[in-house]
This record gives sequence, C-alpha cells and structure tokens, in this order.
Amino acid sequence: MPELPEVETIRRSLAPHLPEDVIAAVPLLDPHAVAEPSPEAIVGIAPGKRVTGIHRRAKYLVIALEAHNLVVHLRMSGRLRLDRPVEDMRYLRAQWNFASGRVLCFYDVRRFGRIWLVDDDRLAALFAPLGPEPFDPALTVAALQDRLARRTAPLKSLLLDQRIIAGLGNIYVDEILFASNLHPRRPAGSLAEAEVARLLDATRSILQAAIANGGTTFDAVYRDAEGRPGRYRSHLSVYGRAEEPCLTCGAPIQRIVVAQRGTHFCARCQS
DNA sequence: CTTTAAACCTGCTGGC
DNA sequence: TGCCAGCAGGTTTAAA
Repeated sequence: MPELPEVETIRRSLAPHLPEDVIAAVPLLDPHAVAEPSPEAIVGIAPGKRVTGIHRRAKYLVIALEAHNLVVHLRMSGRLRLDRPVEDMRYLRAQWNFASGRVLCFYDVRRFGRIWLVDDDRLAALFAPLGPEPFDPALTVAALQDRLARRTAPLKSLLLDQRIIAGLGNIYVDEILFASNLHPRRPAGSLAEAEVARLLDATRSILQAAIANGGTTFDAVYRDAEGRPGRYRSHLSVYGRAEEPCLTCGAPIQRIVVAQRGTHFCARCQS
C-alpha cells in the first residue's frame, strides 16, 4: 500500500506530536511483526526513551530515539494511527504508550509489515542496500542512466527495485512511466539520455504532487496517522483506469502484468 | 551477477 | 447462498 508519498505524509502527520515525548510502555507487540531484535528486547529497551525526531528513508518510517531507532515498514496493509484506536482491534499488531498520554497504534491486516529497534550503525546497515532518494540532488540524469545501463529487464522492474531508486511502488511507477511516455516493458538499458531526463523529471513532479495531496487512498486502506485519506487518487492517469480512455489520446488504458504486478499504460502514448 | 518466480498473509470481489 | 478463482499499494528468498 504505502509508497514514498504515503510514508512521507504519515511522517508529517506524526512530526508535530511525537518529538520530545517519552515512550512509557509497549503494552502490545505481535512477535510476528518484529524483524529485529527480539520482541522481548523491543519491549524492554523502548520504555524511557525520548523521541528525538521522525524521519523517512524510502518507504521506511524512522522514529529516532535516544541511541536507538524505532523503524516501521508498512508493506502492503500496515497503518499507523495516533491516539484514536478506531480500527478493528483484530488487526492491532503493536501499541506504544507515551508519557503524555498519546498512543501510537500499528494495524496490519495482511501481517507483512515489520518493526525494528536498532542503533545508528545497524540502521545504516539496514539502509545500505537502498538506492538514492528520488529527490537526492546527486541523482542526476547521468547517474540514473548509469544505474540502468546494460540492464535488459523491463524498465518497470528496475523502477520497483529499491536498490536502483528508493521509494517507488506500483502506483507511482505506472504514473511516472505514463508521464514519461515510456513503455513499462522497455529494456531498462535502452533508454536514451533524453528519455532518462523525462523519466527523472516525471518521477520528481509526480511524487511532489502526490505528497502535496497527502498520497493516494484506494479501498480506504491508506490513511495518515490522524486518519485522513490521501487526495491524489483523482489525479491518477493510468493506475486503476483499465479500459478507460487515455486522458491524452483517448485510447483505452491497457492492463498487463509486468514483474508480477498489475501494470496500467497507454499503448499509443507510451513506447 | 541478472532475471524471474514463488512465498509470505488476509480479505474482498466477481463469476457460476 | 455458497464456493472458488483471482486480485491487492511490498519485499525477501529461491531457482534458473
């Protein structure tokens, strides 16, 4: 579910509230949701720790504590909710109580989401495989072209690969490829410099617009930490619009499967 | 190393 | 109404 714009929106909805607050207790933690260290260690280490900041790297949310980092990846169906445990309690997987009385709840229907509690060194190791953030100034057209060079896999596959560029997911890759007029099955290494430039521009403008609109909500799954849905869905050009007319040329939007993911594109506009 | 497929989970929708 | 196939916004692991 959540891609970079959704995680960034959650980050922004938590940032005014959690910093300087102190974790008082971890009254509930589904062992299945814990990546590392052990559930017992998380429950033991977290209490007494003060929140020093809320950060995001790719699709990871990082709640920085003193000498530790509480990391959450929502994967497909995870949600974070502040203060109001209004969701189905069957899916409550973790809860943090703060000294102020605030409560942070982690819900996850499909149980793909994961939680880490790691020090700074381990955090760096965890993030080491990730490619650059889309807004990293070091990600120039030449740098992106270099990362795609000589690769024969479909362009969409590499854009979903977090080691190439970090933070994109199925919705935004389809939208970015449409905005770039690039076919999702184009061999990634075949792009000319001008095409990579279009791709990078589209990546940044679409993510920026999605963040400005609080992300994309489908089927009521995604909400920010205060329960607000995203407003970007009405801006989508291809994702979820199979059989509907292309907004540019009127041809029906196609749905195919690429990299085992439903893929939406305009066969007339994208090549 | 690169690429592709399967696995991990649960719930919902549509067809028969 | 009931059952089953197919689908879902992500990542990891195995296999080719």
